[in-house]
Amino acid sequence: MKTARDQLPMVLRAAYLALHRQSDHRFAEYNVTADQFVLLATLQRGEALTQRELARRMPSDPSTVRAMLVLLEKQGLIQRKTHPTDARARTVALTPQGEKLFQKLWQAGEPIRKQIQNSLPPGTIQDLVRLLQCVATGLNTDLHTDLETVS
Amino acid sequence: MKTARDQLPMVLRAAYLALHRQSDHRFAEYNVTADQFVLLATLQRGEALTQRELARRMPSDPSTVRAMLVLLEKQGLIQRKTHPTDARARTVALTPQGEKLFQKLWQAGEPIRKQIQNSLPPGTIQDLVRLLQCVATGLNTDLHTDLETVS
DNA sequence: CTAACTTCGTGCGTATACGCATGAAAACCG
DNA sequence: CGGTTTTCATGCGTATACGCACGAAGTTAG
Repeated sequence: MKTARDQLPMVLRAAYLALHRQSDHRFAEYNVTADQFVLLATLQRGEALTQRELARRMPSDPSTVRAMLVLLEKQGLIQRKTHPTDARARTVALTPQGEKLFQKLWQAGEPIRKQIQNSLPPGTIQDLVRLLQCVATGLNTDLHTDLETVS
Repeated sequence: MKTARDQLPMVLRAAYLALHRQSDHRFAEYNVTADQFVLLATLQRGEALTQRELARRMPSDPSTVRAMLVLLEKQGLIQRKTHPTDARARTVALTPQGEKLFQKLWQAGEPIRKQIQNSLPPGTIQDLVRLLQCVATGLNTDLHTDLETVS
């Protein structure tokens, strides 16, 4: 018999994919994918980042981030420059066009956020965020723990 | 200022990707990916399914499921047959080898399930499952609603 | 009965996820 | 100071996600 613990991975996957599909659908008219939105949102939150820092914050794989940056730079939404002090690195920042589009995308995402809220019992969205943060932290920590144990 | 509602999509993404990475890592020694495990688990839950039904239950895109089935059939873990009554369809079922491997994978996934449980406050895992189900259901429903509105 | 519509699996193209490998630059350590 | 290790971005290969298109088969409606 399936316990809640056994069900969780599949349910988490289902929820995430549903969100992803909805977002892709919503952002398609702006020629932006859900994950590109995530990248833009991460950049919008502060000053220029190195690609590695950007990948850490999303969090995504650096190879994937690189591929996405190539696309977004081509669209004129982000710009990469050589790093001021580290010749190995490049900085990434939103262009004015990218900033402008982000604002539109944020608005476009509002119905989704509202829909999620409406699908949940009142007052539980904070609980859900907190619990998901625990899961994300708990699962990300273990990779490091394994490495530490081995070394 | 970011409210819980605004944070939820990113946190959901982070939690899901962390789970996905962990699972991929755990199942790699069996030459199975996290998503292939999802497919095997879906099949293991009952009798043979058509590809469409399998895609609906995972839930995944039919094209993706097809590609995955090609790989898994090649590995001898699943078998596809012509449907007994519908010439358009094929049925998919686990092979004895696939069933056997699934049992091993289920065991291999135990530390992850335990880790998730340990990362959460005691007694909250059921809440999390329930809330995620709401999100998944609420987001999947809307696609249909949009279509109904349009037509 | 037949045309129109729906469903099935397949395949293509594009985007993303990630491991692995590489060369260059930076940091570390004796 | 110089050898070693780490970090950076890049690129390749494989897997997955999904929209779109297509031909074949099944269903529906007049």
